[in-house]
Amino acid sequence: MVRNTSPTANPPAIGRVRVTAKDLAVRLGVATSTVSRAFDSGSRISDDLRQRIISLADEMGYRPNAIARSLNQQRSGIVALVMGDMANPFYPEALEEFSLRLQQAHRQLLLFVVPKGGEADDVMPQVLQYQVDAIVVTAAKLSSRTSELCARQGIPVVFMNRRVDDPMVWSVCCNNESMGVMVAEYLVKKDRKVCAFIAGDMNISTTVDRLRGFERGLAANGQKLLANVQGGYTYDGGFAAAGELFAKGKPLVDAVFCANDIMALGVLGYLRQNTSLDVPKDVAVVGFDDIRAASYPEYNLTTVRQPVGEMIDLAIGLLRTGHRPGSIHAVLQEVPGQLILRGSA
Amino acid sequence: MVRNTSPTANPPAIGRVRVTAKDLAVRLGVATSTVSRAFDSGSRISDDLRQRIISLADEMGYRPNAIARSLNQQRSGIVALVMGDMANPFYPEALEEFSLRLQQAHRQLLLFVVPKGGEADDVMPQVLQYQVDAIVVTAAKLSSRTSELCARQGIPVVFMNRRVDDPMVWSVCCNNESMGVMVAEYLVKKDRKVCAFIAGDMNISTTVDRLRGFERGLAANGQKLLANVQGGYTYDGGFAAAGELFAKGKPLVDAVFCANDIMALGVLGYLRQNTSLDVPKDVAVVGFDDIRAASYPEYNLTTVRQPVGEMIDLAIGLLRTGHRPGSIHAVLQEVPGQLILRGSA
DNA sequence: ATGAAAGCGCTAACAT
DNA sequence: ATGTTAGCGCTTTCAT
Repeated sequence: MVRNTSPTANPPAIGRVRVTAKDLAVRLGVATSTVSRAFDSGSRISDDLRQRIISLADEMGYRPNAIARSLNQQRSGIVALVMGDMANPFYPEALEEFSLRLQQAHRQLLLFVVPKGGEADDVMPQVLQYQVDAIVVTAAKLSSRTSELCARQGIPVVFMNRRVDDPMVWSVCCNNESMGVMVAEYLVKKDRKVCAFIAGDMNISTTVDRLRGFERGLAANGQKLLANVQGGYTYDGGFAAAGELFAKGKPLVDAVFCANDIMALGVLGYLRQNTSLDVPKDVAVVGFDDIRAASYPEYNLTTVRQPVGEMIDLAIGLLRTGHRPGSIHAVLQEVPGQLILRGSA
Repeated sequence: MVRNTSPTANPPAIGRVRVTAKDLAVRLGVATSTVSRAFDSGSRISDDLRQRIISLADEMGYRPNAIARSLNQQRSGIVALVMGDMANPFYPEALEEFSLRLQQAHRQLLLFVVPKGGEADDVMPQVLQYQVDAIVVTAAKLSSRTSELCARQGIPVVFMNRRVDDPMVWSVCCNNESMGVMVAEYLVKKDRKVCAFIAGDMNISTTVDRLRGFERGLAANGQKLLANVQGGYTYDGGFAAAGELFAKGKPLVDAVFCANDIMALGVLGYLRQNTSLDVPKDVAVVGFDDIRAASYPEYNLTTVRQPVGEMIDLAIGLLRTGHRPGSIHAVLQEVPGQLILRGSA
């Protein structure tokens, strides 16, 4: 009898030992339910027995199987995060924060990145199969059909940094419109006369809200937006948009408000590379998000900081209430942003 | 009898309908195993029946419960990614790639971010509880105790961008040392005479390997490394390190090789901000990774591109073999990097 | 405080 | 090709 040791064979059974509660129970002569109770702090079990179980568990390398528990309890402890546009540093930064806070809450983070040009709906079937306790979306939108599917399964959905017209889901946003107003007022006060806006995507609420506020703030001061050009939420898009704005022969813009920071960096890059305009003397540039690079000395970008930590806490809090969005009055929760003054405006 | 409708009550049962295979089976008068087979393409079932099952499933919003399947099959379809230092853009970029490729492979990504100053070991208990099929680590290190725990449970572990001395785990790296040599040769050929290195963390293999290659390449050309300063893998660290190197009165360095791009950006920021030295005329700067920002015109950084896609494919491939690391000869897999010439050197 | 037994939803072995 | 049955590992009544 020859053991199969060829390299294509499956790993041998030896070592593939998954210690179960039953193993512990047998060794200690107790019931599996008792083992289970030892790991549930709210359970009635004698301190002595619990100690013996815990220490044997440590010795044998036992941990309760979360998958089995999930099946039993109908809650997986997993929160899905559906994220688009990882190329915008704002999202990785938010992701990091999100992960840390979920770990503190003893929740797991199942990540889905929506490919460029893809829809969040595409990944939802996979998300739902894993019986996640909640879904946080920072990508584009969800079809109402999908959000109904979630609601039907009792899975709460929160949009972060997106305002959506769907009573089945929550939204957590920065007060985008108000911050738009604030930026306008700041620029006017700094004697800027000709303002432009660089939009991300006019189909996305954040861009629309920030623009609306900006225009309102300008109007309140007797100014009118000179131009609204598209930057597609990317560095290259911002760079190109600046090219449009500052092409020779164009009327001179002396302030640019960008719908996010990464486009603002593109604008600064363009100005330094292709013009002799001085920032902030000739042109003021303001961004939105306050990503890390905004504070690098070579950018030194004046921007609106989104309170990412608060937004995430709020989102996680909503998810933990167990409510359904429709059952609470304010489906949209707004958190105040903060204007961070640096050298670019 | 009054129904509790207070706002703190749990959501009503209505709508919390989780459709199960049994529901389908009853409605169609078939066995649950038949329903199961309809969703397994390799199963013997009549096309007709399969069609009826699938379409009823669509109608009722049924999807097989992945948690239940995981429990049954002893494989969860989940791959854990343990990631540190999300502040270095290299990792979010790799993460995005990783997520997309796992989705293509119909695997889920459970993400764990190791907090600054934390150890990968801290999150491992949580990882193991979820019966993940495999673990990919891009953070510091794993204690041998932890890697043994994984091995004992038959869970393969791959380190990405880390070379570790542990026969229980795989490593997938760029050929760091060779690329260090190549950078040295390039700089020498460009008539650089006084080279410095900015290290990330001398406890981490990538820094050590890149430095070793760099010194070897210099030595082969009769040069010696002037300085090795610490940059802690951060922008600020690179900025500060440049401060050390280019403080007044120091011997003049005319080339700096940084263990990663983000530190190189800090160096460029410092040079522009605090010196009148010209890049690349007075000082050449070379990075490592080729993060997105490296190609921004204001940085235009010459760097070594890591073949992230290939590295990930390799890692996923290793995990799919089902082998244990010890059972294969080359526990360390190296993928060739590529020197990307831009304006900074 | 502890044990016994049922069941979460699914798949795989066996039977037909 | 389809039905029956057992069981994945856990938690949770219900007994005691």
